[in-house]
Amino acid sequence: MSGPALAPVFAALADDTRWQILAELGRCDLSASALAARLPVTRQAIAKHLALLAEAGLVEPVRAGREIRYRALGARLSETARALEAIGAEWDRRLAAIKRLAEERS
Amino acid sequence: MSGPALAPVFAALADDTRWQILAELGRCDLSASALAARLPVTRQAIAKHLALLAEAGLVEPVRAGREIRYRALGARLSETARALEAIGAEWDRRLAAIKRLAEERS
DNA sequence: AGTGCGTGCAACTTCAGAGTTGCACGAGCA
DNA sequence: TGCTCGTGCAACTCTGAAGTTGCACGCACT
Repeated sequence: MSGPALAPVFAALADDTRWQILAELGRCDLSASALAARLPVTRQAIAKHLALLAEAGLVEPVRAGREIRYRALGARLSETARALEAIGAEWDRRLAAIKRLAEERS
Repeated sequence: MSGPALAPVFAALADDTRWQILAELGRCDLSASALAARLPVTRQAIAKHLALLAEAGLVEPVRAGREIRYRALGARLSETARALEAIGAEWDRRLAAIKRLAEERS
């Protein structure tokens, strides 16, 4: 298996609220309080999600004066995408082999 | 945007037992009972996971005599991978634009 | 026909995590 | 120098998901 563990990334991407957060951060860097103002959850909930996302390597904290803004990191997503692509291709390759065998038999 | 629609797929991929199931199905098609014999959980638990995976489009039921075998579908995985790649590229593109602005100002 | 294996449905327990409220701390602005 | 705004930590509730046991149904071989 490749270096970084994918499981935390999947767990992080499984929650809908975290996708909303990521969607906002995809437009511009925002602080936890700023995100709380745009989403229907409290700042503390946002903070927990941001900690989880940072742990998964999907966002990065950036100090801006006295507040802490968060930045969306595309690298981890691309990394995960490539891993998924490889696994999916492997499955389809097995399927293609089975189909080929079935046609040869007939 | 098909962004938030990805959440169910990742919810399906977030569980470790489901990854074990997918790993087994990646080798060959198996029924719920056969999977239960290879994994340390009961058949009913397996059945629930299979229903979830089928709902997410990651697995497909195939009738084989009186039993129902399940097949891993790589298409959904590739589809998800491409969506992730696109989103990640979008984020990095914005970052690159910001960096360019900072360099022009200096 | 009868029987067994595989499947499906339902109730129950357990536990992680999503969200809330409340309060305390501390760095930045006027 | 105050004082405000943003952040961090802790305890609590509550919903949903994972897993179990138990039982009933049905198709498929003998």
